[in-house]
Amino acid sequence: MTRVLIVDDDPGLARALAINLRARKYDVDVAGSGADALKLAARTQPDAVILDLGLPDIDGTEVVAGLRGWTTTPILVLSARQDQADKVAALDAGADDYITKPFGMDELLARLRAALRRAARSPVEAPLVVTASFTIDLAAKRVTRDGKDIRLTPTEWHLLELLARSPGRLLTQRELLREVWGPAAERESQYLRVYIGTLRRKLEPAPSAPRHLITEPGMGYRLER
Amino acid sequence: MTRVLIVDDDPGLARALAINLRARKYDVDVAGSGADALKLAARTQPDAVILDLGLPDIDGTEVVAGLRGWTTTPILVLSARQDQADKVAALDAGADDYITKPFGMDELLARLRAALRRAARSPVEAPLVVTASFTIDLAAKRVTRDGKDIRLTPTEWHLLELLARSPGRLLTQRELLREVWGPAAERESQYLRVYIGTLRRKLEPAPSAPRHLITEPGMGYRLER
DNA sequence: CAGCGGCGTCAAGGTGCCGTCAAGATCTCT
DNA sequence: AGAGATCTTGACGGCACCTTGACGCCGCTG
Repeated sequence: MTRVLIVDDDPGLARALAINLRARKYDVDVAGSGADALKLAARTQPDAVILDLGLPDIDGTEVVAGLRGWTTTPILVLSARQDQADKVAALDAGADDYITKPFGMDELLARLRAALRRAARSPVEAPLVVTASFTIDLAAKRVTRDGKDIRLTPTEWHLLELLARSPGRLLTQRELLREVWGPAAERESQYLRVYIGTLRRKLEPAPSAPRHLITEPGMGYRLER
Repeated sequence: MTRVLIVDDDPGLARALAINLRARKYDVDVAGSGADALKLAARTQPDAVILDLGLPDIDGTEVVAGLRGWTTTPILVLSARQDQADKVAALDAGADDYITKPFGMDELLARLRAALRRAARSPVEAPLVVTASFTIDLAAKRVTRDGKDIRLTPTEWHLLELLARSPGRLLTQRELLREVWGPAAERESQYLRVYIGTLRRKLEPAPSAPRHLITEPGMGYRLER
């Protein structure tokens, strides 16, 4: 199912859009402010964003720029302003389309289809987790440090992959052990100590003073960017 | 240099567009009719097409469809018609944007930049994978080494093709086995060992110290450029 | 201050994976 | 139908990886 994030502070318009999109089998999330939009987008990973420029908190182009910092998902901007300068600013900030109100629903849907079609052609971009010391390419299953490949054993990779899938989040020892070694090994925290150790030696600039593979004593581990 | 094809039967507008684009360092070709446009596009391989819908010979959406038959280059449609149905038709035929006249030059340029930006993210269809030791032509199904053809058996080719489709990416044993030998053979990693071995003997300068067909122990294989 | 639990490190042993070879089975093309 | 190429399968040596035990350090707690 295609997931669309609607960002609009006008509840009426947002609802109308949502109803229309849901009727066409899109998954719809709605955010009422720029801050909400950025948070929701990170969580829901939308396939497209429909963004009304007239937001109460953050300037619309700021939202575009904020999204573009980490995602290439298509952004369709809605605006009441006809001014060319606004359009240029939004488009150059990274928006894919700019639609002036009032607009027809059919046109919006067609433009959404066009944007999704284009996006579908580009490959899923490499999910890269970049830290100050090393880079993890989850799709290629590859870790580089100073431009050079770091070889990881399957278990090392599996463990690192889990941490990298939720950067910044604390993963408990139980979670990690269950994922990597299976439910039977939930108490074998020694495994974790050994493998976190080898990962630190391979990845950390100063393995004895880790900056990225952080221990939360008594709890678990966390990958800090 | 970015190459843009302008399709417009109004010489005045075409000239104005061409001048503006050339001033911004685009390479510009101009076609005055739909037939010309299709011919020129094939010859010049434009990075984007600006297409006026009001053509004398062919209907504009036909031109869009004709282009879309063989290229994914961005198409920006210009039209005097405000009608939603026209926009929907053109967009669904494969156009990337629809701009109604009169329009501002700045807006057009911004929309062109947006379209080019997105297109740049899709990879150029590269049927050639070149390594330091050999070259794989995916379209022609050929491998050459030092200018000479290397004969591969069907299975060898199938396996190499998979690796070459995502150069640098680690493909797991399961993925490779499933693709080449079918889901029933997902555990037959012996097949892989044998065939990777023959590929190395045929392609690697030093088969016992492979530089390109890399084993990631316990995980899979990777084609390194 | 002593005891304890959690953590990090190291090293050794065993085992499972990988590369290689070769022979038999099967397929393909003439 | 036959020859040659290709695929499958088994055996085996070597090596990298996983597991496991031992030990020291640190911080917390009584």
